[in-house]
Amino acid sequence: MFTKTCGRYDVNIVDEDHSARTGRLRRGVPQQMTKPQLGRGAGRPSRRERVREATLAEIKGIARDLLVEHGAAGVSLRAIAREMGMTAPGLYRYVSGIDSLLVLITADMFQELGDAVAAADASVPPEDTDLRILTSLRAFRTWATEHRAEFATMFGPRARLAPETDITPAVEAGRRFGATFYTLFDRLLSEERFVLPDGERITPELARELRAFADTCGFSAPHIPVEAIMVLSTCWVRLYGVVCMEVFEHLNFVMRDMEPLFESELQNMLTGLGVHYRPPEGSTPAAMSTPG
Amino acid sequence: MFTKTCGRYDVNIVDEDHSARTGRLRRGVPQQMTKPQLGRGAGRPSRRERVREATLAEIKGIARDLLVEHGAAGVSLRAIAREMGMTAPGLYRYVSGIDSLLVLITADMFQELGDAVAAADASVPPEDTDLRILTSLRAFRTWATEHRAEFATMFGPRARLAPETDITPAVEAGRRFGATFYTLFDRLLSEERFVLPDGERITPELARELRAFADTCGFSAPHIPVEAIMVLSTCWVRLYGVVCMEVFEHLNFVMRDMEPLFESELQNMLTGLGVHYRPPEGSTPAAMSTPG
DNA sequence: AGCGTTTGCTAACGGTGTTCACTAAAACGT
DNA sequence: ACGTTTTAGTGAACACCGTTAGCAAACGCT
Repeated sequence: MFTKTCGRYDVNIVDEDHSARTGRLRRGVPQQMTKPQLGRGAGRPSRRERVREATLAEIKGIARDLLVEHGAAGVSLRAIAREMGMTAPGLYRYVSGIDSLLVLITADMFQELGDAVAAADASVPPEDTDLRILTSLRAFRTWATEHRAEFATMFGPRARLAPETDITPAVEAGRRFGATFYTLFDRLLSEERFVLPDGERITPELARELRAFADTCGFSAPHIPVEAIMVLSTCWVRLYGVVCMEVFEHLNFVMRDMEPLFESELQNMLTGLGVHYRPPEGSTPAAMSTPG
Repeated sequence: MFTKTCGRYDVNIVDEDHSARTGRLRRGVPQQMTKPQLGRGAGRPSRRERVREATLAEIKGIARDLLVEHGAAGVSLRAIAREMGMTAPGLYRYVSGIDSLLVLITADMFQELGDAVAAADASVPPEDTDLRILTSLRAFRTWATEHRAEFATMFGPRARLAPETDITPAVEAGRRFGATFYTLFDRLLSEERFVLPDGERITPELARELRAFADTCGFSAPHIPVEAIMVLSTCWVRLYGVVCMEVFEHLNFVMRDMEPLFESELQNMLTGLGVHYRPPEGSTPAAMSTPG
């Protein structure tokens, strides 16, 4: 296309696909060769693998730090390398590029978010389904507001990633995270807390999509009716909506504190699900003073 | 202040704050000096101002093209300049940096989205409130799905912008866009289509936030009760949720077509508002065959 | 000890935002 | 018509980015 002469001296005829037309193309797994043949099956993972794992963890850790401190734009291989006392090209022995690194830490963050929600869920009596749901959903929001940058890369548009990037690790992690809620919803379902919506209002297309949704998410215990899946989807959409709106700060020029709106949405939503709403413990004590 | 010696040869001892610690700092309005003193008040805007306006428009136009074609990461001053046949520093005569350019085109896109919705609204009989609302909301989704990159920069996290960037132009445009819906909602309200929710469930905090919301948005005809504002917020959150979920592709590994879910949400939402839902014209003809 | 794998570095290419010093031209004042 | 001021745009430079190729040292196993 462009007959460019990149060499500083003269010719470099065989430059055609020098990996840079847009500057970032043709990224696969470049090095990180065959496979460590000292894995020894189930034996403990051979010193080399261990230190390798450790540096990979360090890379992801620093990437994470940069993300929270300087935002998504601040995560760069060179900055990470600098922080680690090595050079950027060295990182390519561990990661196949910045995009795949972002996918990796996204997966980690999904794991972490899932753990946070699960921990919150486990912190209340297991038989109190209502409280478990309340606590879990609030934990989701809390984690999101306390980890805005992370949430944005997890749930926002994948703006920074090249379109052809393989995002399956993140997707997998997201799926596992979703399961945290499916279990609770399933419990709610088996307790028959709410009446399912009119199934005749569900068009065949919607039913097909909902089935696909349930199947792919491992939420397809065969007894689950499409109506239930629709309720779940609706709830998820609403939760996603409030939290995104808060974290992306699309109302914060007009609404200082988004918690009341969140709580209100929660109340609306849960009431429809036959779950008894309770205001949160510490905050908004004024809510208590409102006479019924 | 900076006695720096940017010379190519030797010293530059006093370089400490050479504007680049992270590489992009200390951005204000660098040039575009005093003001064109040929404005002549109300007279038509002086050739110079006209061509200036034209090139600014060209800049924004090309920025927009790049956004659509190569995603947010593809919008760069150098690429724009290349496309225009000039050099990047020249653009600083028109824009104070890449960030502010992004804000500018965001504002333009809000305007455009608003126009699209307004046009759809105007395409149906003005007295048919139900249809107007249906059409407007569907127009919102349609525009979003047909302009994913734009929608992402408008409604997603402001990941690419430096935190200190002045985003008021975009915010203003967003406000004006919101007004498109307020009018419709106001009409719905005055027709008393739905019963307002129980006001006693609105905590004082929430009421205060809702009031602030209405005030800042110019949606504060004094008669409007907080309950109504809450309903509006809830609806907006739900709409935002579905559309974001679709455009950001967070379910598309599991759900091919998100339209059924959107329509279902629409139906849910509007039913609660006392608006009669009608399935869309062309698509999903199977929905017609479902007996009520 | 020898040998292959793994690791990390240097150099280099091409891309980005941004500033500064400068020229050419347009517009203005007289 | 001429000189002055204001503006548009350029080129060089700096600091940053992702990525590749080639090389040398370290490591681990036999």
